Amino acid sequence: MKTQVPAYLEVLNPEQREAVFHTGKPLLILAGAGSGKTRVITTKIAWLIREKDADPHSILAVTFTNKAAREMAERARQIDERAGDVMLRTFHSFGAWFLRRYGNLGGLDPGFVIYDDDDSAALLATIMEGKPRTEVRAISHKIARAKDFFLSPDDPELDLIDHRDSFRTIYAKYEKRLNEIGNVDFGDLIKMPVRILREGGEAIRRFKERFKMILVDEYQDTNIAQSELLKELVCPGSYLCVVGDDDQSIYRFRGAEVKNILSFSDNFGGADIIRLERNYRSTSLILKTADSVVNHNVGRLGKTLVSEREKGKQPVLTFLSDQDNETRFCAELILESMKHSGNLYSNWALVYRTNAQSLGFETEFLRRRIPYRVVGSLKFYEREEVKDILALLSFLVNPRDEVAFRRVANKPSRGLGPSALSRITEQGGDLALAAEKLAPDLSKKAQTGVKAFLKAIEAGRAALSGDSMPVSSAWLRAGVGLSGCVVALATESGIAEYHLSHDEITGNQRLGNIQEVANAASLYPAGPEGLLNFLEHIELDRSIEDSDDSGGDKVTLITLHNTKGLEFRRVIITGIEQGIFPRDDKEGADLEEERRLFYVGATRAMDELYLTSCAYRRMYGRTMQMQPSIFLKEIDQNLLRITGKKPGGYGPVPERKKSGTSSDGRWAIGDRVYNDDHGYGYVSEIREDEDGPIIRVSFETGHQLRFLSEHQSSNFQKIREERHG
DNA sequence: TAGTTTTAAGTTTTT
DNA sequence: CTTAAAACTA
Repeated sequence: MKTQVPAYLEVLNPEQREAVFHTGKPLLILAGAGSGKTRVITTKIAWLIREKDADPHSILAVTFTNKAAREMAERARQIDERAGDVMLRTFHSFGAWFLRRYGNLGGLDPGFVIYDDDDSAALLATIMEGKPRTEVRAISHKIARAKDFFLSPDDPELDLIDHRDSFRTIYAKYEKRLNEIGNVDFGDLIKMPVRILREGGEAIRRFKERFKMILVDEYQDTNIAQSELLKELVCPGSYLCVVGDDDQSIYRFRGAEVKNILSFSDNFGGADIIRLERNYRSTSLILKTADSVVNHNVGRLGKTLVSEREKGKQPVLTFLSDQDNETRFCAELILESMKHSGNLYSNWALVYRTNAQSLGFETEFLRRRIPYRVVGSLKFYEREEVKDILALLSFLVNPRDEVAFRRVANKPSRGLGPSALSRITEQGGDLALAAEKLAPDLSKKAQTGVKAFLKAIEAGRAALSGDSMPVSSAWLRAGVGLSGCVVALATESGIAEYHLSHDEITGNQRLGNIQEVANAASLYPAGPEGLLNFLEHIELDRSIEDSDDSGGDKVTLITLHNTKGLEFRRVIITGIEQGIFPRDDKEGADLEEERRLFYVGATRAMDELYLTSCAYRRMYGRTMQMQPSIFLKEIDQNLLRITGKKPGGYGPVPERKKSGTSSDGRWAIGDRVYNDDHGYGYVSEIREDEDGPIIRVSFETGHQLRFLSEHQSSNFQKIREERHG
């Protein structure tokens, strides 16, 4: 009798196999980039079902993005069909699922709607009435952060986020209002389940027995609240396996704690650790390039990632004069490669730090007829008209939703001014009822406005329950499912007609966008449950690439953050300039995160890696002089092939001379300086370069400016230091 | 008060 | 160069 290893296990290397077969104690898999961690997780799921007779329903797998979840489910199913019954979700999507079932134990109505960051800020604005928008946003951000760290308004540690009492008060008010409305924000999707799981009860006790095996991907990007959630889900007898790579932690700004990896063993009672250090994706020169940058980080576990592939082509670093040349260079690079037979556009990824950078590439690619797709940044669901329709839908689900009500009650204008709106929302509860009750007390104009709004809501409700005839207007088509409801709301509210007339003048496609929402809604069954699912799907997963983006041979335009978990044969990382990547306000731990971001981006490349850096770049409509990114200097020069004109700020030696006075005798550190554009400041740094001394001035406004002593000294007047008494 | 014009301000990264 | 807030007019 043969003890043959099944094919799906045979493809694994010894470490991967060890990770798959591991049972018992909690397991931490430290998996470097391209070391096959997805394969390990999917195989492990299948193995648990096949060889360990695990019930698929007792397995929970958590990923970082919905896309990753879909991919993982697909790959696991390919090994074993039964893997389709595994619960495979993001943390947030799991939280939403949990709250729909058990939220009532925490006083939450199951018909809640999820607020995105904009909605949260809008609610906060009603609490912080009169405060400038930026301040409201800042507080809103801090509240989100507090929830990431699992901090309540009364937690002493809240001081770490904002020590002011006023912050506590506002946070508490915000929580109270959100609770009254009966909706949740992103943070609540994690925080509330933890609370409910802790408070227990019979139903919870039974629920806790469900998941015997829990697997977590991208563990380095989990936050404190998510770690707490895991602690509640893991109970005696259940098995926990997490996979992560400290070098790929890039969501610190969102509350991610790399420390979760370091303290994993302490948190979960003595864990085993398995390292996956063989990289199958990138050629060794690419890997070395990526590694040489992240190696400059101090706070890292450190690992030796070895390429299983050949040396490969040298990564190419190209210096360009400006961003127009950058877009041209990239376009030509891609087109050139297409001359060779068998090449595909989809082998290429064009990567940048900020979404705004995609624009230039898009116009150039359109002009040159290079097919492309932009990942993320599709701000479709953030457009005004789309959010309006979604607000109307949300209001149908939850008529207590003050944010939705304020957004659409007077849209298009129907005489409901701020005062009337406030009087209605002050009533609380069902705002449709409140409006109806209060109407007689309002001005004549406002009364008709209320009537018009309620009529639209009524039409929406009718369409939702299927009591009405299928709606169809001259401007919008209603098909099946929920689309009738969308069309009913859009036409009856007057929003459709409003945009119809405006689109004709402005040439916008707003009505078309509303039709898109209707189309998307047609995939969901009419009725309250379908509507809830539709709204939840939009809030939690805004990638709408399933529709028409997946097919076709296209170049991928994508931010560095979004590349996580993906791989491409050829990658161009663009805009590697000081101020862009990294941003110049980054230092310490934040700078280290930027380095990891470079590491993530570079390790996406399988065969070829290109890096570009511009000497000038247009920002805010102004052309700015740029310095090459510090990261470029951190790469071992021997690894790269460098083309284009090397700028002065780029030299083979990372260390550069710094001195107290400039060699031309014009400037000294500490000199007080006046500049017409930025006011007063002082000389904070002097560097000697090929083109002469470079002076850095820090202004009182916080701005910093660098200039060449030889050419631009006349713009900076030296002020004699005046000392008082 | 609704809709326009003028002015200022501002850009990470995302579930 | 875009977008949001403030100021302004009908």
